[in-house]
Amino acid sequence: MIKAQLEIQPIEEVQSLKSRTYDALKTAIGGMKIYDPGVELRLDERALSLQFGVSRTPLREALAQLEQEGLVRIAPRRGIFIVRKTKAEILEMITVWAALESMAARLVTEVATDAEIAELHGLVDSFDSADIEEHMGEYSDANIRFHAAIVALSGCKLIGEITNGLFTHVRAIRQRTIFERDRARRSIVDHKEIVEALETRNGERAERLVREHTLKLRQHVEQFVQLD
Amino acid sequence: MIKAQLEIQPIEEVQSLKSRTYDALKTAIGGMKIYDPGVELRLDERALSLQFGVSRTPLREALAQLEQEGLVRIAPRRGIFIVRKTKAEILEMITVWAALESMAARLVTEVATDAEIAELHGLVDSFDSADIEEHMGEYSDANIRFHAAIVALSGCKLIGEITNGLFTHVRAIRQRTIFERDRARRSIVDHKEIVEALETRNGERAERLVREHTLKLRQHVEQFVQLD
DNA sequence: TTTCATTATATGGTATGCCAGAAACCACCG
DNA sequence: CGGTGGTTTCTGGCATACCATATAATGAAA
Repeated sequence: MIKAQLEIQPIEEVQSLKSRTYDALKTAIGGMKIYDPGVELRLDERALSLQFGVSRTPLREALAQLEQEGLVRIAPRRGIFIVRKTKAEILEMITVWAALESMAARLVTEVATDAEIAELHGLVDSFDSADIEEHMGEYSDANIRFHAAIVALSGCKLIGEITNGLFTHVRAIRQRTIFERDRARRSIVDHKEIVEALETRNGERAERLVREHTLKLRQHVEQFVQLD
Repeated sequence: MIKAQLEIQPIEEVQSLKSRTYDALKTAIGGMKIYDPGVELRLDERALSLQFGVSRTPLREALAQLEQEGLVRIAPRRGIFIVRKTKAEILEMITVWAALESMAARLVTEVATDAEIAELHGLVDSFDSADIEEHMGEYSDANIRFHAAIVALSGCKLIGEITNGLFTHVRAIRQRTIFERDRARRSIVDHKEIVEALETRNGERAERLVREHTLKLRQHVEQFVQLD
């Protein structure tokens, strides 16, 4: 008997306007260069409700969530403003990131399989310190994926959620970060060391390397990024 | 000319109904024994709006924020439910806590003054391992304040915000945690060691001690707390 | 008696309108 | 010309009404 397997796919769960508006707003804000001078940070409820084609109610609920998340600030009867993080706040975020990702690295040495760890090579080995300059974009992407992979392999979803939230904010200053060739080169070296520590199941060392690696970024941002 | 200085004080800023409702809901949920069996986890919008004396609009905005924070889950057209964290999620929270507080300890050794560190003694020394049994309540409070103090002295506000958020959730299972005399005794020993590491500005050691101390709690919860 | 279809109801989702406070505008007066 | 008081307007806060769907209730058929 031929099994005409029916291709079942979850019923298209039409999300509420609130959550769709939330996503749309978050994406829109993420795409703005909010740290460029002269950018309009104010959001107009009524204008937004027209642009999104929804009423103010679900829009306001979405805004309330974004406020809770720290992306916007709602000043009663004054306006709704996209939040520009101060440099100090960005540095704190990187500090928290260092704490979480180093813990993640420790967890990786405890719970990940050899095969999983081996896959990290793909995100590191392909970059030769020689032609880094020409592949800055690719490197930047792979860099992000490398860190995300460590968090994922740790198996701790909460760490993933929090670092994702932080990334939303830190990403906004990405364009203002000077990517020196030299820093990229050293970064790759760090990554290779980290992979090695993970492979040898050296939790202490992996934790320390990841922490120091991220704190280097912190140091770099503190020194070279101008925000306020 | 006599200056009759007018005593100016900031006008009492009446908060919005949304934020007051948010606070009230959060407090109310925090006061519920949500992990006891048979507790009603469903929230009725209309009933709540009557109880709080506000319309559904600000109430729903408050609920949207609580949803973002993970305290409630809003199931479209199904209902609004207080979230019971699974044991696995609680363990993840403690893991994150360990990561953040150990980083905080490291920061304390770098930025806190001797005087500030010295104040930690007040939260530790007063407890003698002899009469611990009779002062379990006080110890429990001082325990919380000790950990909060380390976070505060680190100067990293973000760590404080996140750990506070975690505490909101973990507090709910507090009543289900068995406080053995022995664990409390060992905990005090740990605390004294931590203070000593902070005083000697031994960042590596302070970080490790705090991490291990919190991971002991994780281990204990994993072993003795039944939730699901 | 059981089951299934139909209907009623309850509950969250959304739209809309009005209100209050803040800011912008303007006219009047010194 | 500048400042002050009043007025208008703009904007978010809140209440209410209606809508859509999930669930419960009901009744008819097997």
